[in-house]
Amino acid sequence: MKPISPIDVFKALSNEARLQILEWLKDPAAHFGPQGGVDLIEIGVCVSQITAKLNMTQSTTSQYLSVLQRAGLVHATRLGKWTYYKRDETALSQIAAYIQKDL
Amino acid sequence: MKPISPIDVFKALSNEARLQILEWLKDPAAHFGPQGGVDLIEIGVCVSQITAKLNMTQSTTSQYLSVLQRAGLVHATRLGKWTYYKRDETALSQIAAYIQKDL
DNA sequence: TTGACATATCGGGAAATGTCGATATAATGA
DNA sequence: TCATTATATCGACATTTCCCGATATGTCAA
Repeated sequence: MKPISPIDVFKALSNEARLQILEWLKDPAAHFGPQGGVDLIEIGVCVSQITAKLNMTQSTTSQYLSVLQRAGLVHATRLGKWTYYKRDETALSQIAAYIQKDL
Repeated sequence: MKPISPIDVFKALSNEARLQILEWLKDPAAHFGPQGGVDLIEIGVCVSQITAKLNMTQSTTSQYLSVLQRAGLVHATRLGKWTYYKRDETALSQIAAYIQKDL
């Protein structure tokens, strides 16, 4: 577990599209269609589906997911051709706790 | 009460110096000297004291305090020549709540 | 009023970020 | 092996942010 940098987290959260992605990923079943046999909740949502909902290019979506990942807010799992992204609830809790306690 | 924009709050928090200021203001008595008759806790800390601790110019300090204020994170009180800044604990709680509940 | 001090604002150059299209890489199946 | 599909990365340009010095504004004291 690398320690999380609040600054990096806040930077990652300072963008409408990235915040949107995190909100969608909070309840994937409510926002994304099924993906042949891969559990949205357990594994995550693939980049194509996120790209389709965001009104941006695949390139941008992929980069934003990287930013979220570097901040520790999501976790990626590669299965075959697809990469599935899922929220890291622990990191989200940690940052809320940081604001409440340390900040 | 204008509603707070999480994005603006996160942008305000995306900077080391501004985060530092907020941390100092959490316990002003621990970080700043007395200021002739003005209560650090009740009223806040004046810009000069913050400038002195921050390793930046008065201009930058003033602008950073404005950013924090526009985000709703601090509140300013002018008394004579001085402007005293104090944290808005409600806003801080709100943003922590936002992360926990909505995000 | 004038001078001195505290703070705010303006203008700017350098660095970071937003976002794209083009291309590279990885994995699959024919 | 090759074509196809999913994702990642690169290069670029426009916009924003960082942080400064210079200057303006506000306030008090003499």
